[in-house]
Amino acid sequence: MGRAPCCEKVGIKRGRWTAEEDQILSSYIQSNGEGSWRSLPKNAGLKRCGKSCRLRWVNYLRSDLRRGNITPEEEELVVKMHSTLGNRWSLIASHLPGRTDNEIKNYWNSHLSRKLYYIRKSHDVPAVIMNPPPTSQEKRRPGRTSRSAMKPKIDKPKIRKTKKTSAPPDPDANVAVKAVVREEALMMELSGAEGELGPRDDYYYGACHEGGDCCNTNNNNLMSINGDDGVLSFDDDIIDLLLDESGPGNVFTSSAGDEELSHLGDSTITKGSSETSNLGNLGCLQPCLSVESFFNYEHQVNDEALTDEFIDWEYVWQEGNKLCDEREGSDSMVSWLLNGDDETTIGKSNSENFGKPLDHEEENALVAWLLS
DNA sequence: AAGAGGTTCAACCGCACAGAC
DNA sequence: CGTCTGTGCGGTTGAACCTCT
Repeated sequence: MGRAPCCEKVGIKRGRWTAEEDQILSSYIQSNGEGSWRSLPKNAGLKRCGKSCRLRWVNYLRSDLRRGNITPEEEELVVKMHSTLGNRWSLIASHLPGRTDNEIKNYWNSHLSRKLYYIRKSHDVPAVIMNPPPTSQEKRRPGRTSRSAMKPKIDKPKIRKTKKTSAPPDPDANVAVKAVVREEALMMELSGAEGELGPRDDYYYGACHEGGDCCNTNNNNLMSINGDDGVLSFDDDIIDLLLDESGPGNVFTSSAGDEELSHLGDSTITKGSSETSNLGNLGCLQPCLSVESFFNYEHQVNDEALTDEFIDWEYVWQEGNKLCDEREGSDSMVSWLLNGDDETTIGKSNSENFGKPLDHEEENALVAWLLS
Protein backbone atom coordinates (compact mmCIF):
# COMPACT_ATOMS: atom_id res chain seq x y z
CA MET A 1 0.00 0.00 0.00
CA GLY A 2 1.60 3.18 -1.09
CA ARG A 3 0.80 6.34 0.66
CA ALA A 4 -1.72 8.71 -0.73
CA PRO A 5 -0.38 11.26 -3.18
CA CYS A 6 0.35 14.65 -1.76
CA CYS A 7 -2.37 16.16 -3.87
CA GLU A 8 -4.88 15.31 -6.53
CA LYS A 9 -3.10 14.82 -9.80
CA VAL A 10 -6.08 15.74 -11.91
CA GLY A 11 -6.47 19.38 -12.71
CA ILE A 12 -3.02 20.14 -11.44
CA LYS A 13 -0.83 22.24 -13.63
CA ARG A 14 2.75 21.18 -14.02
CA GLY A 15 5.86 22.48 -15.64
CA ARG A 16 7.22 25.96 -15.68
CA TRP A 17 5.64 28.60 -13.56
CA THR A 18 4.24 31.65 -15.25
CA ALA A 19 4.84 35.17 -14.03
CA GLU A 20 1.20 35.35 -13.10
CA GLU A 21 1.41 32.26 -10.94
CA ASP A 22 4.52 33.62 -9.29
CA GLN A 23 2.71 36.80 -8.52
CA ILE A 24 -0.24 34.98 -7.00
CA LEU A 25 1.97 32.78 -4.90
CA SER A 26 4.15 35.64 -3.71
CA SER A 27 1.18 37.77 -2.80
CA TYR A 28 -0.47 34.98 -0.93
CA ILE A 29 2.60 34.12 1.09
CA GLN A 30 3.32 37.74 1.85
CA SER A 31 -0.10 38.17 3.33
CA ASN A 32 -0.53 34.75 4.90
CA GLY A 33 2.96 33.59 5.57
CA GLU A 34 4.64 30.33 4.70
CA GLY A 35 3.34 26.94 5.66
CA SER A 36 0.16 24.95 5.12
CA TRP A 37 1.44 24.14 1.70
CA ARG A 38 -1.15 21.52 1.09
CA SER A 39 -4.01 23.93 1.40
CA LEU A 40 -2.16 26.87 -0.06
CA PRO A 41 -2.94 26.24 -3.73
CA LYS A 42 -6.63 26.01 -3.07
CA ASN A 43 -6.66 29.07 -0.87
CA ALA A 44 -4.52 31.06 -3.23
CA GLY A 45 -6.37 29.94 -6.32
CA LEU A 46 -3.47 28.16 -7.90
CA LYS A 47 -3.79 24.97 -9.87
CA ARG A 48 -0.59 23.65 -8.47
CA CYS A 49 0.46 20.97 -6.08
CA GLY A 50 1.31 22.24 -2.63
CA LYS A 51 4.75 20.81 -2.86
CA SER A 52 5.26 22.56 -6.13
CA CYS A 53 4.26 25.84 -4.51
CA ARG A 54 6.67 25.32 -1.69
CA LEU A 55 9.47 24.46 -4.06
CA ARG A 56 8.78 27.46 -6.21
CA TRP A 57 8.79 29.73 -3.21
CA VAL A 58 11.84 28.25 -1.55
CA ASN A 59 13.95 27.98 -4.65
CA TYR A 60 12.91 31.01 -6.60
CA LEU A 61 10.51 33.50 -5.13
CA ARG A 62 11.88 34.09 -1.68
CA SER A 63 13.15 37.60 -1.35
CA ASP A 64 16.34 36.64 0.43
CA LEU A 65 17.66 34.56 -2.40
CA ARG A 66 20.97 35.46 -3.83
CA ARG A 67 20.97 35.19 -7.58
CA GLY A 68 23.99 34.95 -9.77
CA ASN A 69 26.98 32.74 -10.08
CA ILE A 70 28.45 30.80 -7.23
CA THR A 71 31.48 32.69 -6.07
CA PRO A 72 34.85 31.02 -5.57
CA GLU A 73 34.43 31.47 -1.84
CA GLU A 74 31.08 29.76 -1.92
CA GLU A 75 32.42 26.97 -4.03
CA GLU A 76 35.25 26.47 -1.64
CA LEU A 77 32.82 26.20 1.20
CA VAL A 78 30.66 23.76 -0.68
CA VAL A 79 33.62 21.53 -1.35
CA LYS A 80 34.73 21.76 2.20
CA MET A 81 31.35 21.00 3.66
CA HIS A 82 30.58 18.28 1.19
CA SER A 83 33.71 16.51 2.27
CA THR A 84 32.27 15.99 5.70
CA LEU A 85 28.54 16.21 5.22
CA GLY A 86 28.14 14.39 1.95
CA ASN A 87 25.06 15.11 -0.12
CA ARG A 88 23.37 17.00 2.63
CA TRP A 89 22.45 19.77 0.28
CA SER A 90 20.01 21.49 2.52
CA LEU A 91 22.47 21.61 5.35
CA ILE A 92 25.20 22.89 3.10
CA ALA A 93 22.90 25.46 1.57
CA SER A 94 21.78 26.64 4.98
CA HIS A 95 25.26 27.97 5.51
CA LEU A 96 25.40 29.74 2.21
CA PRO A 97 23.14 32.74 2.63
CA GLY A 98 20.73 33.15 -0.21
CA ARG A 99 21.53 29.84 -1.80
CA THR A 100 19.16 26.93 -2.02
CA ASP A 101 19.80 23.26 -1.69
CA ASN A 102 18.65 22.76 -5.24
CA GLU A 103 21.09 25.34 -6.48
CA ILE A 104 23.98 23.82 -4.61
CA LYS A 105 23.04 20.37 -5.73
CA ASN A 106 22.81 21.42 -9.35
CA TYR A 107 26.07 23.26 -9.13
CA TRP A 108 27.79 20.28 -7.66
CA ASN A 109 26.44 17.92 -10.26
CA SER A 110 27.10 20.13 -13.22
CA HIS A 111 30.38 21.75 -12.25
CA LEU A 112 32.23 20.14 -9.43
CA SER A 113 31.66 16.51 -10.22
CA ARG A 114 33.02 17.09 -13.67
CA LYS A 115 36.22 18.47 -12.31
CA LEU A 116 36.60 15.33 -10.30
CA TYR A 117 36.07 13.32 -13.40
CA TYR A 118 39.01 15.04 -14.99
CA ILE A 119 41.13 14.34 -11.98
CA ARG A 120 40.35 10.68 -12.24
CA LYS A 121 40.85 10.66 -15.93
CA SER A 122 44.18 12.37 -15.65
CA HIS A 123 45.36 9.53 -13.48
CA ASP A 124 43.89 6.81 -15.66
CA VAL A 125 41.56 5.70 -12.95
CA PRO A 126 38.60 3.70 -14.22
CA ALA A 127 35.89 6.16 -14.96
CA VAL A 128 32.88 6.17 -12.78
CA ILE A 129 30.98 8.91 -14.53
CA MET A 130 29.14 7.63 -17.49
CA ASN A 131 29.27 9.68 -20.65
CA PRO A 132 31.76 12.16 -19.38
CA PRO A 133 31.84 15.40 -21.25
CA PRO A 134 34.56 15.60 -23.83
CA THR A 135 37.39 17.99 -23.35
CA SER A 136 37.74 20.76 -25.82
CA GLN A 137 40.49 18.76 -27.47
CA GLU A 138 38.38 15.69 -27.91
CA LYS A 139 36.09 15.06 -30.77
CA ARG A 140 32.51 14.79 -29.83
CA ARG A 141 31.11 11.38 -30.02
CA PRO A 142 28.35 11.05 -32.54
CA GLY A 143 24.85 10.62 -31.35
CA ARG A 144 22.76 12.94 -29.33
CA THR A 145 22.45 12.25 -25.68
CA SER A 146 18.96 11.01 -25.23
CA ARG A 147 16.95 11.29 -22.09
CA SER A 148 16.99 7.57 -21.72
CA ALA A 149 20.73 7.62 -21.92
CA MET A 150 20.78 9.89 -18.96
CA LYS A 151 19.03 7.34 -16.85
CA PRO A 152 21.09 5.21 -14.55
CA LYS A 153 23.14 2.70 -16.44
CA ILE A 154 22.97 0.11 -13.74
CA ASP A 155 19.67 -1.30 -12.76
CA LYS A 156 20.52 -1.18 -9.14
CA PRO A 157 17.91 -1.50 -6.46
CA LYS A 158 16.97 1.83 -5.11
CA ILE A 159 18.16 2.08 -1.57
CA ARG A 160 16.54 4.82 0.33
CA LYS A 161 18.56 6.53 2.91
CA THR A 162 17.24 7.32 6.27
CA LYS A 163 17.25 10.87 7.32
CA LYS A 164 20.62 12.08 8.47
CA THR A 165 22.15 8.84 7.37
CA SER A 166 22.73 9.06 3.68
CA ALA A 167 22.98 5.74 1.97
CA PRO A 168 26.41 4.51 1.14
CA PRO A 169 27.20 6.32 -2.03
CA ASP A 170 26.89 4.30 -5.13
CA PRO A 171 29.87 4.40 -7.45
CA ASP A 172 28.46 7.28 -9.42
CA ALA A 173 27.22 9.32 -6.56
CA ASN A 174 30.38 8.76 -4.68
CA VAL A 175 32.31 10.73 -7.21
CA ALA A 176 31.50 13.86 -5.35
CA VAL A 177 32.78 12.48 -2.13
CA LYS A 178 35.99 11.52 -3.76
CA ALA A 179 36.64 15.15 -4.49
CA VAL A 180 37.69 15.71 -0.98
CA VAL A 181 39.26 12.41 -0.23
CA ARG A 182 42.42 14.29 0.56
CA GLU A 183 40.80 15.80 3.59
CA GLU A 184 39.32 12.48 4.49
CA ALA A 185 42.66 10.80 4.24
CA LEU A 186 43.99 13.28 6.70
CA MET A 187 41.14 12.74 9.07
CA MET A 188 41.53 9.03 8.81
CA GLU A 189 45.12 9.27 9.75
CA LEU A 190 44.43 11.73 12.49
CA SER A 191 41.95 9.36 13.97
CA GLY A 192 44.62 6.82 14.61
CA ALA A 193 42.53 4.40 12.68
CA GLU A 194 45.49 2.58 11.30
CA GLY A 195 46.17 0.97 14.58
CA GLU A 196 42.72 -0.47 14.71
CA LEU A 197 42.68 -1.47 11.13
CA GLY A 198 45.91 -3.25 11.05
CA PRO A 199 48.63 -2.67 8.52
CA ARG A 200 47.97 0.13 6.17
CA ASP A 201 48.09 -2.20 3.23
CA ASP A 202 44.96 -3.83 4.46
CA TYR A 203 42.85 -0.83 4.09
CA TYR A 204 44.72 1.60 1.97
CA TYR A 205 46.05 -0.57 -0.74
CA GLY A 206 43.29 -3.07 -0.61
CA ALA A 207 42.89 -5.77 -3.14
CA CYS A 208 43.45 -3.67 -6.18
CA HIS A 209 46.68 -2.05 -5.32
CA GLU A 210 48.63 -3.61 -8.09
CA GLY A 211 46.43 -4.31 -11.02
CA GLY A 212 43.93 -1.56 -10.82
CA ASP A 213 41.30 -3.60 -12.60
CA CYS A 214 40.04 -5.03 -9.42
CA CYS A 215 38.79 -1.61 -8.53
CA ASN A 216 35.99 -2.49 -10.87
CA THR A 217 35.22 -5.76 -9.30
CA ASN A 218 34.25 -4.50 -5.96
CA ASN A 219 32.80 -1.13 -5.62
CA ASN A 220 31.56 -1.85 -2.20
CA ASN A 221 34.80 -1.56 -0.39
CA LEU A 222 34.12 1.93 0.60
CA MET A 223 35.12 2.87 4.02
CA SER A 224 33.01 5.25 5.93
CA ILE A 225 34.25 7.30 8.77
CA ASN A 226 30.83 8.32 9.75
CA GLY A 227 29.04 5.06 9.92
CA ASP A 228 26.68 4.02 7.20
CA ASP A 229 25.80 7.41 5.98
CA GLY A 230 28.23 7.62 3.13
CA VAL A 231 29.89 10.62 4.60
CA LEU A 232 33.62 10.64 4.76
CA SER A 233 33.76 7.59 2.61
CA PHE A 234 36.89 6.19 1.21
CA ASP A 235 36.96 4.86 -2.24
CA ASP A 236 39.79 2.51 -2.56
CA ASP A 237 40.75 3.33 -6.07
CA ILE A 238 41.26 6.90 -5.05
CA ILE A 239 43.18 5.76 -2.06
CA ASP A 240 45.28 3.63 -4.35
CA LEU A 241 45.75 6.56 -6.52
CA LEU A 242 46.95 8.65 -3.65
CA LEU A 243 49.27 6.07 -2.30
CA ASP A 244 50.74 4.92 -5.54
CA GLU A 245 52.41 8.27 -5.57
CA SER A 246 53.69 7.93 -2.10
CA GLY A 247 55.24 4.61 -1.50
CA PRO A 248 57.58 3.90 1.35
CA GLY A 249 60.22 6.52 1.64
CA ASN A 250 58.35 8.89 -0.54
CA VAL A 251 58.46 11.53 2.10
CA PHE A 252 58.88 15.17 1.45
CA THR A 253 60.78 17.63 3.49
CA SER A 254 59.19 20.69 4.75
CA SER A 255 61.71 22.78 6.47
CA ALA A 256 59.66 25.88 6.03
CA GLY A 257 56.40 24.38 7.07
CA ASP A 258 53.08 25.55 5.75
CA GLU A 259 54.41 28.46 3.88
CA GLU A 260 56.41 26.31 1.57
CA LEU A 261 53.80 23.68 1.40
CA SER A 262 51.43 26.20 0.04
CA HIS A 263 53.46 26.25 -3.13
CA LEU A 264 51.66 23.26 -4.33
CA GLY A 265 53.25 21.56 -7.23
CA ASP A 266 56.44 23.48 -7.25
CA SER A 267 59.86 22.25 -6.39
CA THR A 268 59.85 23.38 -2.81
CA ILE A 269 58.31 20.08 -1.90
CA THR A 270 60.88 17.42 -2.25
CA LYS A 271 59.93 13.84 -2.71
CA GLY A 272 62.16 10.90 -2.08
CA SER A 273 63.65 12.11 1.11
CA SER A 274 63.50 10.20 4.30
CA GLU A 275 63.57 13.28 6.40
CA THR A 276 60.62 14.04 8.49
CA SER A 277 59.02 17.37 8.40
CA ASN A 278 58.35 19.83 11.10
CA LEU A 279 54.67 19.45 10.56
CA GLY A 280 54.49 16.85 13.18
CA ASN A 281 55.02 13.16 13.44
CA LEU A 282 55.19 10.85 10.54
CA GLY A 283 51.78 9.48 11.18
CA CYS A 284 50.43 12.80 10.30
CA LEU A 285 52.79 13.40 7.47
CA GLN A 286 52.18 10.36 5.40
CA PRO A 287 48.65 10.96 4.30
CA CYS A 288 49.44 14.58 3.81
CA LEU A 289 52.13 13.74 1.39
CA SER A 290 49.89 11.31 -0.36
CA VAL A 291 47.46 14.05 -0.93
CA GLU A 292 50.15 16.41 -1.94
CA SER A 293 51.57 13.94 -4.39
CA PHE A 294 48.21 13.43 -5.91
CA PHE A 295 47.82 17.07 -6.58
CA ASN A 296 51.27 17.47 -7.92
CA TYR A 297 50.49 14.76 -10.36
CA GLU A 298 47.19 16.28 -11.18
CA HIS A 299 48.77 19.59 -12.00
CA GLN A 300 51.47 18.04 -14.10
CA VAL A 301 49.28 15.80 -16.17
CA ASN A 302 46.29 17.77 -17.09
CA ASP A 303 46.79 21.39 -16.50
CA GLU A 304 44.39 22.55 -19.08
CA ALA A 305 41.63 20.46 -17.66
CA LEU A 306 42.43 21.46 -14.15
CA THR A 307 42.91 25.13 -14.41
CA ASP A 308 40.18 25.19 -11.82
CA GLU A 309 39.06 28.68 -12.03
CA PHE A 310 37.08 28.15 -8.90
CA ILE A 311 38.28 25.44 -6.60
CA ASP A 312 41.26 26.53 -4.70
CA TRP A 313 42.96 23.22 -4.31
CA GLU A 314 45.85 24.90 -2.66
CA TYR A 315 43.51 26.03 0.01
CA VAL A 316 42.27 22.49 0.49
CA TRP A 317 45.82 21.37 0.88
CA GLN A 318 46.50 24.05 3.40
CA GLU A 319 43.45 23.00 5.32
CA GLY A 320 44.83 19.52 5.38
CA ASN A 321 47.99 20.79 6.93
CA LYS A 322 45.99 22.59 9.53
CA LEU A 323 44.32 19.36 10.40
CA CYS A 324 47.70 17.82 10.87
CA ASP A 325 48.70 20.66 13.09
CA GLU A 326 45.60 20.21 15.14
CA ARG A 327 46.35 16.65 15.92
CA GLU A 328 47.74 17.54 19.25
CA GLY A 329 44.29 18.23 20.52
CA SER A 330 42.92 14.77 20.94
CA ASP A 331 39.53 16.14 21.71
CA SER A 332 39.54 18.10 18.53
CA MET A 333 36.66 18.20 16.18
CA VAL A 334 38.43 15.66 14.07
CA SER A 335 38.37 13.00 16.68
CA TRP A 336 34.85 13.91 17.48
CA LEU A 337 33.91 13.57 13.87
CA LEU A 338 35.06 10.04 13.92
CA ASN A 339 32.90 8.96 16.75
CA GLY A 340 30.21 7.67 14.53
CA ASP A 341 32.22 5.12 12.73
CA ASP A 342 31.96 1.49 12.44
CA GLU A 343 33.66 -0.72 14.93
CA THR A 344 35.98 -2.23 12.45
CA THR A 345 37.48 1.06 11.50
CA ILE A 346 37.66 3.14 14.59
CA GLY A 347 39.00 2.75 18.03
CA LYS A 348 36.94 0.74 20.42
CA SER A 349 37.00 3.54 22.91
CA ASN A 350 34.38 5.22 20.81
CA SER A 351 32.36 2.17 20.21
CA GLU A 352 29.36 3.46 22.05
CA ASN A 353 28.95 6.01 19.33
CA PHE A 354 29.43 3.75 16.39
CA GLY A 355 26.99 4.27 13.64
CA LYS A 356 25.22 7.09 15.34
CA PRO A 357 24.33 9.87 12.98
CA LEU A 358 25.18 13.35 14.02
CA ASP A 359 22.39 15.17 15.72
CA HIS A 360 21.48 18.71 14.90
CA GLU A 361 23.76 20.26 17.46
CA GLU A 362 26.65 18.17 16.35
CA GLU A 363 26.03 19.11 12.78
CA ASN A 364 26.01 22.75 13.67
CA ALA A 365 29.18 22.33 15.65
CA LEU A 366 30.74 20.64 12.70
CA VAL A 367 29.64 23.38 10.39
CA ALA A 368 30.92 25.99 12.76
CA TRP A 369 34.20 24.23 12.80
CA LEU A 370 34.30 24.05 9.04
CA LEU A 371 33.56 27.71 8.81
CA SER A 372 36.14 28.63 11.36
C1' DA B 1 22.99 29.59 -40.83
C1' DA B 2 21.36 25.33 -39.40
C1' DG B 3 21.20 21.55 -36.77
C1' DA B 4 23.25 18.14 -33.78
C1' DG B 5 25.08 17.45 -29.49
C1' DG B 6 26.05 19.10 -24.72
C1' DT B 7 24.92 21.68 -20.42
C1' DT B 8 22.19 23.96 -17.05
C1' DC B 9 18.72 24.40 -13.84
C1' DA B 10 13.74 24.57 -12.60
C1' DA B 11 10.59 21.33 -11.44
C1' DC B 12 8.94 16.79 -10.29
C1' DC B 13 8.92 12.37 -7.76
C1' DG B 14 9.05 9.36 -4.03
C1' DC B 15 10.52 8.53 0.39
C1' DA B 16 11.38 9.51 5.34
C1' DC B 17 10.59 11.96 9.41
C1' DA B 18 7.90 14.35 12.95
C1' DG B 19 3.89 15.48 15.10
C1' DA B 20 -1.05 15.15 15.66
C1' DC B 21 -4.73 12.22 16.52
C1' DC C 1 0.85 2.05 19.47
C1' DG C 2 -0.61 2.60 14.85
C1' DT C 3 -2.20 5.64 11.30
C1' DC C 4 -2.55 9.87 8.97
C1' DT C 5 -0.92 14.29 7.44
C1' DG C 6 2.31 17.91 6.54
C1' DT C 7 6.71 18.89 5.37
C1' DG C 8 11.45 18.53 3.82
C1' DC C 9 15.04 16.23 1.40
C1' DG C 10 17.77 14.10 -2.23
C1' DG C 11 17.63 12.02 -6.72
C1' DT C 12 15.99 12.46 -11.27
C1' DT C 13 13.94 14.49 -15.34
C1' DG C 14 13.30 17.35 -19.28
C1' DA C 15 12.87 21.91 -21.53
C1' DA C 16 15.57 25.72 -22.58
C1' DC C 17 19.71 27.32 -23.72
C1' DC C 18 24.52 27.03 -25.32
C1' DT C 19 28.36 25.34 -28.14
C1' DC C 20 30.35 23.29 -31.86
C1' DT C 21 30.74 21.47 -36.50
